[in-house]
Amino acid sequence: MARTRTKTPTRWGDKEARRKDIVDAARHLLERRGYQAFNMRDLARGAGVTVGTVYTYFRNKEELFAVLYAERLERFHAEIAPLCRAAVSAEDLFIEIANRYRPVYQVFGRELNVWALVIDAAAKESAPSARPLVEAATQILSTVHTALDRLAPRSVRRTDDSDRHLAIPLLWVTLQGLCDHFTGARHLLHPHGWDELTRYAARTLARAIAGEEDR
Amino acid sequence: MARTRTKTPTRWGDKEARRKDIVDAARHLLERRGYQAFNMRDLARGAGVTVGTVYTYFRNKEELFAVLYAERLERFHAEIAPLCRAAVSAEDLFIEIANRYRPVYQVFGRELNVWALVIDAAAKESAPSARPLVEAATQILSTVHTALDRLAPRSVRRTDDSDRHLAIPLLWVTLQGLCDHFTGARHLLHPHGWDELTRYAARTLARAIAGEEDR
DNA sequence: ACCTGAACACCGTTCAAGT
DNA sequence: ACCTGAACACCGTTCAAGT
Repeated sequence: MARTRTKTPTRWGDKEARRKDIVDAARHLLERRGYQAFNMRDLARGAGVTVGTVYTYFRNKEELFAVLYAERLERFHAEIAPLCRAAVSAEDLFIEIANRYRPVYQVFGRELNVWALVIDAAAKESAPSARPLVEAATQILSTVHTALDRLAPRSVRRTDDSDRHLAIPLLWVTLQGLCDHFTGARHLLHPHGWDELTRYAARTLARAIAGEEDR
Repeated sequence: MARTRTKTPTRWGDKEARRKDIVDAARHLLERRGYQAFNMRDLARGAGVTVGTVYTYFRNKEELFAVLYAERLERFHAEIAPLCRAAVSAEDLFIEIANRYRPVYQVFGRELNVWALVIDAAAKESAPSARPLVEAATQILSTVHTALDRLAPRSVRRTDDSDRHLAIPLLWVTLQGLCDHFTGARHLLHPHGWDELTRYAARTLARAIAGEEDR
């Protein structure tokens, strides 16, 4: 027992390993102790370097956070992709996605608004740190889109199919809202739980996507 | 012209006026320059006092923020109450509420998670600073609930009316999600705008509240 | 009794200096 | 060339000291 500190120290000048040390330490700190504890000094100590070094590998704290976020979104995508392929109803799929997105939101969604980076990436052509994030998100949206096309093919044929494309953003918005609602404390103002409200949201949204009957 | 600095200074020991000065300065700073610029030193200077004084009137920055937030929610309630009474459709009402909530969210919703205070207020019986906030939110929920009962009376008669109570939380969650989506930058990942998505959400939700037909 | 403001602990970030 | 760590600017918060 007591197998801590077994890692051989990264040797001087090994930039690749050094970078990995920093990212690993950052991930460990953020996921274990939350954004509140995510500070550059502890992070550097965890990686076995000093603060100055972290800044030679990452422009700032936000950029490092974005790396972790993108990485996590890729893992999230890996989790839901098989579910999207296997799903037999939009309603159940939404619930499964929601349950897997919640922990992602809890760690990454709350405190820092990384998506502000995306604005810069769109404006200036630089900001390469936002790229993986945008790509991961785009991939997730695409996978979900494909699944919904399969599960609710009826609405694809509608003449005015602009509404169809609104379904994904609405799903996204609702998911985000649900996570925020239950990660914060607002849900204490009513007696309903995560499972209950998520199921209700799923049913409502599934009907909107499949149906769009009259009116 | 140049009518600045006309206010007569609050006299020594006038606690009521002093408190008002602080709240006024805080509101001015937060609403004019955003949460990022909302710091205790500028705030104190704006109120014509030093930081120490602010801390004799408010326990901390969060408590002061909660006061402003509650105040703003009361104003929001005053704005939507007549709309709730006059509304002829749940769909249009949702849109009107959303358009009025968006600026509230922009100032108060993003950065600080004040609702964590509510947890404390529920746990310890103290935390009086959370009270006005909870009250304002409760009042808003109640007003909206009444309006929906009037606009969609059909579902009230349903045997299993537990779903009925889920409608309000879902509305709330969706509203929050919409505001977050468009206040941040995530919406740049798809081509749809606030009006378009809000209208689609309103239609979807209104149908869920009124209908709940088959299944 | 009310208010001041220097001081404290803690941030993210920089940069001259070390090896 | 890579890395260090003291230093800087700026936070929220406290508290002995002033009036």
